[in-house]
Amino acid sequence: MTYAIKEVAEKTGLSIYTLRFYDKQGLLPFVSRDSSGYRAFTEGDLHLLKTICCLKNTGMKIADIRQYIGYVMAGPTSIPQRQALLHAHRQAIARQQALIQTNLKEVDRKLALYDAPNAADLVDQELAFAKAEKIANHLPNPFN
Amino acid sequence: MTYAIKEVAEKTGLSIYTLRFYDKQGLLPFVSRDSSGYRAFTEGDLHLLKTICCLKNTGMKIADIRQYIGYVMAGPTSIPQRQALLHAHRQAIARQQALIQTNLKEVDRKLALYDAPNAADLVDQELAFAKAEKIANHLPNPFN
DNA sequence: AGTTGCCCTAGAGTAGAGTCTAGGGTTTAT
DNA sequence: ATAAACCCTAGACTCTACTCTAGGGCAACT
Repeated sequence: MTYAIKEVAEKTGLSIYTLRFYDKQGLLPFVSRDSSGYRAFTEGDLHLLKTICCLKNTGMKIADIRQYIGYVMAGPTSIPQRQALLHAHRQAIARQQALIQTNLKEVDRKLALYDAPNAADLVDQELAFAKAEKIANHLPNPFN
Repeated sequence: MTYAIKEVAEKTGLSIYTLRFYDKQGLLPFVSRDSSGYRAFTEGDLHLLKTICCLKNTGMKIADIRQYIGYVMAGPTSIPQRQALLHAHRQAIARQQALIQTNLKEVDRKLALYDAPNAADLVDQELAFAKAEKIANHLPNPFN
């Protein structure tokens, strides 16, 4: 009916070390201990843990995740706070996506250059330009 | 005709510390020094630096960026290596985007729950379920 | 000649997120 | 009743990527 830490590690892909670390960081206050002092994860705990992973995977810091979990532990009265926190995070994710999108385009532009049939010529040109610029500014040539 | 480190910092949004750090890490072997030993960034250098930022912004580690820059310094003969490296990175970016996409959906699901008119009821239900699970497994209740 | 505002290096310090070790208890199978 | 395979904590260590400090040089103005 409950899961030991090893099983949870296998289910989530987190290491046992990481799970204990998260607990130490106050991310798992909802995980109870059995009579031997072992962590006993319920299905509900796994759901919350999945939420934690979801926030982590989208770049939320542990301190902020702790805050969110704190709100969850506080019960339904903290719904406005949870909303505010998640909404702000949602925007952070959107910014992150936009940044990656932009930079991915740039990488694709580079790749297109290298994939071009005359890639060697283009790269040669770039290099020649860079060298010329160094010379024009009386700077040592760092290339070659 | 060339830019001092402070100007480059302003242009790129990187701190002066970070620029020097990148240089120390071997990311800026193409930046020459003037007669006083000061870094003198040319336009071409700024382009390369922009590429570095682009790789960094998409999660490439400094060690890998250094490798890429090493290929660039080696001239046109390293085009196949550059292609391979960027292609692999392109795939890493795609995986990253997919992960964020998936987790963003999850966040949106949570937000939808909190935005629902009966949010308090739903959250109450979840909580009741979680508590029941603890009791069913003879575990102490961590909530409240 | 002195102050201001840049620039430099070396190296120490910080922050975040783990990862691992030592020392010790528990449960299960042999 | 002992080994194997788990579990626990405290705390040290690692890695990455900065960030800052100390100590000192150069260039321009006053």
